[in-house]
Amino acid sequence: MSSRRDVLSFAILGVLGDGPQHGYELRKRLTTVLGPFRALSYGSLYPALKRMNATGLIEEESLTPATESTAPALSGRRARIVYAITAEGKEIFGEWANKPGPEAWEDEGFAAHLAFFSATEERTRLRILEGRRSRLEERVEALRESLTRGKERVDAYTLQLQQHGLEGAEREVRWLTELIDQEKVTQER
Amino acid sequence: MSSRRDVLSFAILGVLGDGPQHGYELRKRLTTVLGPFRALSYGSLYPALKRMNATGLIEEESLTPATESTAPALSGRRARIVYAITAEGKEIFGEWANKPGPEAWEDEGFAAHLAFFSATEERTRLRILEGRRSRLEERVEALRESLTRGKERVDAYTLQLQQHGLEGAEREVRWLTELIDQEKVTQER
DNA sequence: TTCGTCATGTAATGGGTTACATGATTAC
DNA sequence: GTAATCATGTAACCCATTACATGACGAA
Repeated sequence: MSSRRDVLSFAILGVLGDGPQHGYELRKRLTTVLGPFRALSYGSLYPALKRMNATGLIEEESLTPATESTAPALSGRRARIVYAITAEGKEIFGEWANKPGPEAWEDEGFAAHLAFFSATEERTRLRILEGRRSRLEERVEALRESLTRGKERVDAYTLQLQQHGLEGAEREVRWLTELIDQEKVTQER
Repeated sequence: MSSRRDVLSFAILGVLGDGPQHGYELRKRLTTVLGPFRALSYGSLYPALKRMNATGLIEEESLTPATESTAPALSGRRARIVYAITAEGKEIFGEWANKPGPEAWEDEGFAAHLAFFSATEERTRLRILEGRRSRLEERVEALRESLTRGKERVDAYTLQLQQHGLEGAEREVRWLTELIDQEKVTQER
């Protein structure tokens, strides 16, 4: 129900929520937003836009993108295809943002959710953050286990790699705890 | 010249360097070794073993795996197929370990190299570690740029995500520097 | 004039996960 | 008895990257 492809769709919908955009620009935004969690090639973006247009989540517009009102509108360059989110698209996006499934605790899904947290209700935000933290606490536990109770002796380098991985996961948990605390303070007001 | 598939092959050769193994056990080792950089399903492992057997990098053995000499040999359980590294496999592995290509700076490739550093010559170790550090320094630079010179204002959550990502990359660089220093001290003796 | 960026798109290629199939054994 | 682990393997399914195709504009 929430494939890799779906996450991409939601991310696109999220960006289009700020105004119509064309593929090339969309890709830059998505790269910023999904960052290191998800690379994005044109070979997957353009087909995604076609699909979503066909399904009615987005629609083609002939307008100049909102963010470029200052720039020389389509100054001679190749024609752009500008997409806008539809009413249906907004609904689907809202559902995704506010009724998160298990994908919200995974690396990629979590990053996508966080990127569009402004579209998520306060209570749901907390649920997502806490779910993500639980997931990472499990990872920490697993790594600790394999480091202490690990029977197979590994060489010094592998050990350092594992140790480093563990510290990274612990750091992740601390970060999430900070976010959760911040969120609680905000919500108490 | 070094696809995702190749990295898997090298990792398998690396583990088999410690003695013959069968697929099921191999998977556990590889999961420990490649850890979070690379998940491994049977659907990719078993075919890989077949391929490598066909190419002559490994060969089937009917022996009980070395590490299980104490266990009741094949105690009624389903027959295992034990694979051992061949002379050719050893040569290919040695080449990979000591003549690293650009894949050695990438996430997955680096993890694989580090996992089998004991098979790598001292000078080459330093080259790999330094190459990896350079790669990460580039990442740090890129993240810093997008955080300071970033024109598009992002919301607070995205900002914190990016900030967190930057700190993670910086931490990575520090870790590598430690490893490099250690390595230099070791080599000076 | 040449290189970088803008801009869209398709085809070839490669490769991974999940689900399914099968069946024994061990621990609770 | 029943759940977990051992153990191998295949097929269906899904999907992404890279290379290629095309073409214009702006800057050096």
